[in-house]
Amino acid sequence: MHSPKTIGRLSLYRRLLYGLLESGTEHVHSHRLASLAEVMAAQVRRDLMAVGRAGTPRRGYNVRELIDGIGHLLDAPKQQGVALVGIGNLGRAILAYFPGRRPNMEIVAAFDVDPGKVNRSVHSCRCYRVEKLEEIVREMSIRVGIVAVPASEAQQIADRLVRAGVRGIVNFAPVPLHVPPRVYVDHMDVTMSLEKVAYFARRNTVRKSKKA
Amino acid sequence: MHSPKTIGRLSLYRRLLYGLLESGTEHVHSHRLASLAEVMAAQVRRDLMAVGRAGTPRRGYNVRELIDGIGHLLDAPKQQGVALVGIGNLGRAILAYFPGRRPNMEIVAAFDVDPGKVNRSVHSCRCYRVEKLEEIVREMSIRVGIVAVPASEAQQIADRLVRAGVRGIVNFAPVPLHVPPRVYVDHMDVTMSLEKVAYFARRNTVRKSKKA
DNA sequence: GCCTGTGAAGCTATTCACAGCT
DNA sequence: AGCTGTGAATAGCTTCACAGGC
Repeated sequence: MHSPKTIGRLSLYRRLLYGLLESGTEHVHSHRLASLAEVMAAQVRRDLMAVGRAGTPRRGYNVRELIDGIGHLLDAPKQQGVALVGIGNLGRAILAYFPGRRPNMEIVAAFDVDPGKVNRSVHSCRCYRVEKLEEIVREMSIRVGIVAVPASEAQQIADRLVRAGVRGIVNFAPVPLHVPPRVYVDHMDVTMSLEKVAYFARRNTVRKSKKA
Repeated sequence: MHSPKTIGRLSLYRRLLYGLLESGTEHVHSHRLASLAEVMAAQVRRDLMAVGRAGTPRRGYNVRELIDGIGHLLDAPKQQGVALVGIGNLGRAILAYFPGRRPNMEIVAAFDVDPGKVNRSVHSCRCYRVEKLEEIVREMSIRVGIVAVPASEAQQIADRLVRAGVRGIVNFAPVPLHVPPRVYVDHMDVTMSLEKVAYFARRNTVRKSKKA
């Protein structure tokens, strides 16, 4: 129904709206939100059409209402568990950042091969041996996985996540994952990002930056 | 001249080509590379037009030649230094991953506020107090920065990087950065990615996954 | 026959521009 | 006057489809 780009920006708008809420702002115009998000005002309005909450001319959008509206679209109706595979530096960074930050979404299980890392809690998330992956993912009805393992392991871990019922994967490994079309993958490719940035840092391109 | 998407994919193709090279493959067809990269063959051919190396029908592209061609386009003519700001879990993950991986690009300086982390080397990269950021970035003519600090610090760090002459930034903080148009920013937004994936994991969308 | 390179078509996403409202 | 919501225009990107070559 909605495009990944729109969904992504809505996620961003919501975070910015929380910031406004904290600073006591009750209403916001598309222009203000646009400048915070570094997009055009028309883009914001277009994206917000997906939310279905109307803004009023003169005062703009009610911040609280918009947050709720975006939540209604983005958040799972009930608690949605996420599995993290790979508890290296990257995995730990993710575990440290997320707890309590998203409504109805939580990293409920982490997996690693290293026996020294399992059977304890890291940032209040239980860690298991990777051998138990299928069993626990199935038991907990987990639908979302985060792959934070080395390139050499990534495809095999993805296969196992998919077999266990996962329908979406955030992939931090520097290789593309091959999955059935029902599974949605977002590849967070740090190498690609860095090479891209290095390339455009060399040209004096007056691009609007930011774009894909 | 070339679009960020094309440049990003070329970076990916090159990594895949290195893999082929190691496994002794000398020539590759656009279809093979496409399936490895999870894109269409026509996309690969279109992207490779930017490289200017011709493939031959029958045998396809010479792997070695293609790698060189992509390098010619992507790599800096001479050593290009990168500055990393923030030596938390994420910063360390990046420092652990990159050394020696990209031709003519190296993380040459890392910065942190924590006095316990500075004046030593992490993965053979010198760590400095963040107060020295401008001085060292200028001295080393660094043009690319990686922001791996908390949201609250990110904009201020970006400002300082830009003031010191940086022309491209990879931003891992969960907030958009406001920079002059000459500076290229790529926002690696983990929160956005996770919310997007969670959203599409819930729908049975038969999207081709992968897209933005 | 089956490949590459590429004009042209088709799509998707963004931006313009303005009617309608307050 | 200045905002939102949105059809219409534009820009950007991907895919088709085929000429040309081995």
